[in-house]
Order: sequence, then structure tokens, then C-alpha cells
Amino acid sequence: MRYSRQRELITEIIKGRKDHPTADMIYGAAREIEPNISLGTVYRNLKMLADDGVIITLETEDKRLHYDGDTSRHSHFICSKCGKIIDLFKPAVVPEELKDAGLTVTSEKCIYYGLCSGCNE
Amino acid sequence: MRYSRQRELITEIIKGRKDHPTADMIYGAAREIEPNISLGTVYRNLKMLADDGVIITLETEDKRLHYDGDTSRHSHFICSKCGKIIDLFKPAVVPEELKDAGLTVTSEKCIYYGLCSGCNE
DNA sequence: TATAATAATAGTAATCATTACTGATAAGGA
DNA sequence: TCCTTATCAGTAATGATTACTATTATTATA
Repeated sequence: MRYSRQRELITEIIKGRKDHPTADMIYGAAREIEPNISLGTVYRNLKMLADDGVIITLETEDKRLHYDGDTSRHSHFICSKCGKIIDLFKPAVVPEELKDAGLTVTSEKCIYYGLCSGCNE
Repeated sequence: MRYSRQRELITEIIKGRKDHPTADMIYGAAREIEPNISLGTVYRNLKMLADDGVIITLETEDKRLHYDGDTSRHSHFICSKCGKIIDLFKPAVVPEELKDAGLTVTSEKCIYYGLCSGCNE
């Protein structure tokens, strides 16, 4: 993979924040630095970075892909009301069942849905 | 919600199979019984059923929504190679962290990715 | 049972996130 | 410096899903 200023910028943006932005949000942030970066470039690089394992994708119920610069093993909580995504750093225990069935697990995506403390009142 | 023959058919189809079909697959199955049911009807009813909690949606990496007629608490394994979705009936333990943070969990979606026994060789 | 009100439908058009395409640009090795 | 080709900006295309509309069917009520 050849170096590109745009990809470096995109990587910096995702790695530099703790939320879980969509491609469009990253595009917006990138344009503040590189005003005529194109949306296609953002999508292409996000895919490359995700394929390379540099970032992670989150398939949520809102029908857009969210990206996460934190590749450590962790889960997520999503508030059904406000949509906020919260990191859970103590991941779920992998069920024994997996090994028994001869399944090799390379990654896991656990998303818990419910109400966050703010929306709970 | 008023009764409709089409919705009943769609419900029967999902509840009657153990895989995790997409809207298009359900549409195909429905057309064998009701040849001019429309795709829009399938989508609309799937959404109604999911909102009602009669069925469950699965947001996977393949960018299409999969539906599951089994609403019992369970997790899924998806083979990164062949795409097969396998049910895991011993769900992951909900992390303590959730309760501590004041988060009310109403549902969970845990998907494990890796290679199935067939693709492992 | 007949009627009226209105969900739900079939068919089709529109939406929207994402991907593909194309000619121009720029890494980076020789 | 020059050449190869990955990457880019800009834009068109794709594909899953949703919205729209005139028609049909369900169901409460007279």
C-alpha cells in the first residue's frame, strides 16, 4: 500500500477520536483540513483500513456503517433512544460452544441495545 | 394491526425455517405460495414484525439485513469465507460493566466471525 | 348481513449509503 | 529524472430499502 496524504489524514481522524463516526462524519472532519478531499476517497480508504485491520466496522441498526479506531477487543452499547454508542471494555466471554463446534473465531462484535443513563429517566 | 394473509404467510415462512434469510430470500419463498406478493409488502411486514418483536434482525457485514424467526436469547457465528450463519444457543454473559454504568439492556446482538468447520480445512 | 372507515396491498418511483468508473495526479523505485 | 501505477477528485452507477398511489380487503358497527 502506497502512502497517501488523504489516507493518513483519515487514519489520524479516526484514531484521534473516541466516538464511532460514520463515513459522512469522517468526510466532514477531513474536509476541514483537506477541503477538496472526495467522499469516494473517504469510503475507499475506510474500506482499505478496515480490510487491513487498522480500524473496525460496526454494523448497527441505523443502516450506516460506523467506524472505530480502537481495535482492542471490546463490546458496544447503543442507546435505542438517542443512538449514542458507548464502549464496553470488558468483553463478553466467548461461549465454549464455539470451540466444540470446530469454529475458529477471529473477531467478535457484541452490541447491547437499551437505554443509556441519560435516556433512562 | 389488522390481519393480512400476506403477513401471516411471511411470519410462517420465517418461523418455519432455521436459517437467517434476507428480505429477498423471504420474497422468493413467499412468491411460491402467493405468486404476486410484492417485494414492498415483504419489506413492510418484516419491519412491522421486527418492531413488534415477533422476529429479530441481524446486521451483518454483507450489507443486507438478515431476519431470524427465533427470538430466544442467542448469539451467532458467521463464517467469513462462505457466509454461513450458525446459531449459538449459549449466549455470552452480559458484562457487569453495563449495570454499573446505569445502562438498561433490552437486547443483545453478538456476532462471532471466523471460519466454520467446513472452511477450516 | 350490508356498509363505511381505513389498514394493507401491488406495483412502481424515489431515496440514500456505498461502490465503480475515468481521466488527472503523485508516490516512489530504477 | 523518468516511468509505472496506486491513488485521487469528481461524478455516475448500484443495490438495498423505503415511500407513494390507486386499489383491495379487513373489521367494526348499524
